[in-house]
Amino acid sequence: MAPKRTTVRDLRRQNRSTLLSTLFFDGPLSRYELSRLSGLSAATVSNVTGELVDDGLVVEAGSVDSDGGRPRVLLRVNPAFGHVVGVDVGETGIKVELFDLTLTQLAAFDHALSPSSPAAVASLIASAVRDVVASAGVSASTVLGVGIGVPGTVEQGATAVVHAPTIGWAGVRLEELVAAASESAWPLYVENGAKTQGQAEMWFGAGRGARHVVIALIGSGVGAAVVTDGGVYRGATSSAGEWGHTTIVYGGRPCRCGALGCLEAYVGAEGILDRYRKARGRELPGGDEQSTVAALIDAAPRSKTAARVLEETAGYLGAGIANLVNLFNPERIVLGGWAGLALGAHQLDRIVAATRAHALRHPYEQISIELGRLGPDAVAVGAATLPVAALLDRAADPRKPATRADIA
Amino acid sequence: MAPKRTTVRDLRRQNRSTLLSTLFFDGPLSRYELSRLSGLSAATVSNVTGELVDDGLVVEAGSVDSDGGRPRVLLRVNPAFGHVVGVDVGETGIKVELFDLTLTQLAAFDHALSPSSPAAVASLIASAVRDVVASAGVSASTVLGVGIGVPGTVEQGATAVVHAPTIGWAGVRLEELVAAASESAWPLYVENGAKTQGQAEMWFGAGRGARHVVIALIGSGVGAAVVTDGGVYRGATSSAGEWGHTTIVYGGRPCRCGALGCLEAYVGAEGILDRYRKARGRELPGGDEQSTVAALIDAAPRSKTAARVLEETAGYLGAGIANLVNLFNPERIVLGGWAGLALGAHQLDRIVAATRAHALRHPYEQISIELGRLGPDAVAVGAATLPVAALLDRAADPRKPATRADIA
DNA sequence: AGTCTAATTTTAAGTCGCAAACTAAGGTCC
DNA sequence: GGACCTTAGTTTGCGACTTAAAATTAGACT
Repeated sequence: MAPKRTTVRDLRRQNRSTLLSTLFFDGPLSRYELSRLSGLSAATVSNVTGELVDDGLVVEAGSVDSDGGRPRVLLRVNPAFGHVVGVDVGETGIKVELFDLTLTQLAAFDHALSPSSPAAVASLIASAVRDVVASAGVSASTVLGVGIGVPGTVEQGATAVVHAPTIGWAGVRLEELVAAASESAWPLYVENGAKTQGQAEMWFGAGRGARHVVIALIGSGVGAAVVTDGGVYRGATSSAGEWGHTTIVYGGRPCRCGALGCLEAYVGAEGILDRYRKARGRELPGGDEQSTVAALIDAAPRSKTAARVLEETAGYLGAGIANLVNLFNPERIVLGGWAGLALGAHQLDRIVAATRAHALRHPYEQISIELGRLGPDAVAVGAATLPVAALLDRAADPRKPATRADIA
Repeated sequence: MAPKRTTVRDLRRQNRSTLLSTLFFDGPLSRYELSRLSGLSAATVSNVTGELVDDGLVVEAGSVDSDGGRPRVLLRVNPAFGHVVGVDVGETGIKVELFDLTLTQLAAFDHALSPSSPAAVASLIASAVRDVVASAGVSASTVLGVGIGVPGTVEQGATAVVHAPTIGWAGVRLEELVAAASESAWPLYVENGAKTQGQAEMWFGAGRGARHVVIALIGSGVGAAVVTDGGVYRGATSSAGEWGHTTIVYGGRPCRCGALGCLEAYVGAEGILDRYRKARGRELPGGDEQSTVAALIDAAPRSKTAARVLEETAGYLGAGIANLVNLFNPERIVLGGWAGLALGAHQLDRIVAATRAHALRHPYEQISIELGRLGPDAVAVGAATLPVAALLDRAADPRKPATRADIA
């Protein structure tokens, strides 16, 4: 309730966190470079990194010449300090992946999943996590946490509450369910899948180095992860970024959300195919959405109708992106999601042109539009990112470090 | 370039700032209450407030019983510590207002202004500021700073750069021009007028107490000030929040920005009147926009056409607001601007209903939609807010306190 | 006057980051 | 091969902070 802005020696924690994060993101660095990058004095860097090495979080990694003098000793985050697990709860299955601390994948499991109760999903998650850890021969005690990406909005609070209409979840406390289904007391982190995928692009993909980015994700659904000032923007109740249900054609096509003219009804896979179907005047050949969209794109060079549908799609999408540009004024737009990548691969110029036509000149000139680099399946890595982020943030083992800061 | 995260005794500045801000916003408080609110120990509060009192920033303000023991001494910000000036540069004139530190208005001047060169405006601002200070009998040396709200985007940097197409400004360095035209070296703060008005609503109006708010402003133009986590959101180059030029009807009415289907083309004053004109099939009676819109609203109970135009307007506006709700997930929407207030006074229910129809259920349930409380002319107070914010932020006199922190 | 209660101030630690002095580890040069 | 130079990283001494605990107000009550 109160601003709760205490400050004592959390200053030290701050600096530990800054240094550890710098090491994590900017590769092996010498103490000297750390000092320059962080603005901290060499003395403090030496002192703090000493602690980090003692704690096992950081290890030395060779040395490098410094023209003329004592060589610099490189430091880096210790990949073996611990492991993290990322879970991607999708509409048709779950993926569970195990990583070391630097997010190198060590093992992965996929499970098909017919629509089932939250409790069933939770127990599947718990056992799959156990399995993936065991299969990699990793001791359970080294797992620092489990991140879970879900296809719906996640209200963060004392315990995360998931609302995911597409899989029939309403007010599900996934954390509690998973905790109940598993013996180990690993810290759990639940987050919207689009946001975890966005964070993955920020850490390892097309978002690297930028502080204001919108990751636009187009698949069956349409969503966006908005990164402002380096962090994923959540809004008051963590449901920010619902770009897909933004009105782009007032009074237009009905959307599965119940409203008219949502962007998703035009550029979501279903919307694209439905428009194609209507333009052709006859049914499309069977197959799943993904291959049908691929077929549509393939057909474009031969079929006027297909080309027109794609062209219109690029127009709508450009207008939708322009709205993001005007409202958020990012420096970069990353287009992702399986449909987004497919469209982008063939239509990026058109999409950019449409964006330009709809955006204001000034903010438009700031942006670059790029394709995502991690492919359409980065939800699990992104989820695994969550426990790592927690570690970097506190710069201390996330398992059981109840300091007085927790009272907040 | 580097994260530049140093930390030494800026911790003290932090705490000074926290305490001063708390006193500013939460009225007179005792040291005891300050300690509770800030989380700082009583000792520190005593120590820091002692300094603040010595510096003249804070004064004692009576005392209040505490059941049984020593009475609590109330502290508050000293309104007489200094003065601030707010300038509203509009399309047709400028307003200059003088306030004490608690933003009580002491004097105000209006100047009509035909479109003129940036340099001419700057020199008018400089002389008007001088005049308003003199007319209130205030010593120029007590002026802590001058905030200037302008009708265009402001790129913040070493020196602010203003782009304001509606008054023909492109790349204007207003700060430098005003500084050159005035003898006094008051700190200048330039910001977009919508953002200053938004900040005014946050500090004193309908936004108080909330941390995630969108202030939707509708006048001749349409804009929004987005407040995230308590601060005005600027984006990468400070042009965020250009809600008016967001596409709401793909391929729709042409907008003065050159694009088609912008929200502003539907709910901006000109857009409303133009639609009304077309619906009637004949010209509207003369008069300025503001009175013509008022006439339209007056006519609604009698005229089917007028009623329909307003109804449609509420629909478009609701959809536009729903887009803000879906993307930003605020806890509150404040509707302001002269046209926004006029529409809101008569159509709020309809606007809310349209918002509900277009927004997702979950984020919609979080919000309340309210009318602005400061009237349509809060740009100047909002601008005056800027030097005060700077004062609260550093908790030290903003005139010439070049500490080493400035190197950042 | 004496006693109580609760708000502030003082006092006595314990932390922290930094500047300066110092040590380590190579390379150069005669 | 040893004196000397250069740059990296450590140690030391200091000033600045916050806090817990003890001491000191200030009224109210008896």
